[in-house]
Amino acid sequence: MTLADATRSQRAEAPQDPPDAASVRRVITDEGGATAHERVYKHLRRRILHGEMAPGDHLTLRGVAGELGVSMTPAREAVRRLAAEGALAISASGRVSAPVLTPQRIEELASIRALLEPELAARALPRAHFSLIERLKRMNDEIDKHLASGDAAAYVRGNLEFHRTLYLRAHAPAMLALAETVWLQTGPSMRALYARIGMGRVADYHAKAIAALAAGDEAGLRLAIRADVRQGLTMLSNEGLDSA
Amino acid sequence: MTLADATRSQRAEAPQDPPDAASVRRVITDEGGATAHERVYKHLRRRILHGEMAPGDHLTLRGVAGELGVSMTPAREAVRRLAAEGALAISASGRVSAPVLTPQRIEELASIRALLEPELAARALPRAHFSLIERLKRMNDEIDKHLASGDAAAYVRGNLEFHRTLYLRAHAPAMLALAETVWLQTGPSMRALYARIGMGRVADYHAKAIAALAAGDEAGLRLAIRADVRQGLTMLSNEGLDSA
DNA sequence: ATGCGGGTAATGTGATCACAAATCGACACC
DNA sequence: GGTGTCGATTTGTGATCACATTACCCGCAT
Repeated sequence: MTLADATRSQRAEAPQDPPDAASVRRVITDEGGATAHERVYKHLRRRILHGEMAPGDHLTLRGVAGELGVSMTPAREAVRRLAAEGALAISASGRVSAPVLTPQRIEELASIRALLEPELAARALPRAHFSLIERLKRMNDEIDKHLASGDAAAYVRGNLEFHRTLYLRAHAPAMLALAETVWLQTGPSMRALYARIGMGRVADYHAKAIAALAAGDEAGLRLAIRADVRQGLTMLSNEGLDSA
Repeated sequence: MTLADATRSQRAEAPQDPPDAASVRRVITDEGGATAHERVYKHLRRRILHGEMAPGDHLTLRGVAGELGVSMTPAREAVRRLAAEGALAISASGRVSAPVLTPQRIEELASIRALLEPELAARALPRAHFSLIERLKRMNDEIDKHLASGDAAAYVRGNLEFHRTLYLRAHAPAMLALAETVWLQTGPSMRALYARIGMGRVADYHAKAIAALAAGDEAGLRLAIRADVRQGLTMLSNEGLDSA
């Protein structure tokens, strides 16, 4: 629902000159999809999730408002919402920035993922039809391609999409939302990691997971997912130190 | 940090008549503690957490704004934040209400608690000094008193405080925040449950948890917490059906 | 050269207003 | 009597504005 694949809606760059008119709103919302604050929210969320924002980067309300062609009010709501989810940090003075994660925090987030995601995968297992497994295989091939070509952004994006596609079958929206919250928090740091050290050899736990999925092996699936999750984040906590 | 015990700050009932003045803000924030939207947030959060709001209850922006003596802007931010945490539901037309949980959703939330909270307890275990255990014992005695006197609101409040006090020692803020998010979602339904069926016999898993804590028995602690968490929510999913 | 201070620009906060949609009511009509 | 419809009020949304505060930057003095 959130990870709108397809085309990543190009920034509208709306002309936006209505100091007088108010009926423009309808047009705007029709174009974007929903309310203004939701457009802003999704835009920022995607940027954070895909790592298009480095840890510590600052954001101004007037900046995001102007960028999306809306006023400060919906911009503030979107920023606050992201902050509530841990995707953005607000200093005591109100400045917003992408959070810089301490090693302890990274370990914690990894543990949370290691708790939630195997459970999500296990719940998806009995509902995993053949077509889903095929789709996951194709996705994993795509990921490998990005990995080979060194496209970090595409790799991160594909990886998230892979996990999300699998977990959607679990029919556990609250649990999935929690997992996505964690992804959101690690987004900026993950991207910074891959961009810095490149992504040399990452063990293909996705393949293991797919095999376990096809075999109906719940224990194996849980292990594969746990290993996959742990790998990404321990890499981060090891290498993330020298950047501070 | 959020569960401000002590006196539950009496609603200020601020006179609030500044159609002209703007310097009043400073006074207001000094009184409440922080910014306006945070005061509203904490106020609503406490109401939800303690079950002072029934599932399905509606909330209007102007209503909460007037109640707290602020304008609509901070009221909206607070409501949106709660909605982002799942504590409030927003319909397609924008109406906000306390969420009504389906049995599936309750099972899901129980599973999340059963995943997160034993882990939090286990992490608190090695750091649990004698004084903490003593404090938990006193808290549990308080809870038993509320249980005997049939004070559902105080029981819910004490129960949350007990868990929170223990988990704080885990030094895992992100994990704790996730757990609190779940509590927030179950708040209205929990209270409605206790108010409806009374709280007859609830097994004292808290005592078991305290004993395991004192003995340094991690496995026992995990089991006790899991059982405690499961008990509360399965009761809810069993009894919650006839209310719909 | 570096540390410090002052002033200006930028930023977050919150109030107010205008507007569109939705909700609820009454009233008329079948 | 039930039902549909029209109207008024309520409600959320978003834009704009005023203000306090903070951050940034330039210049000065040591």
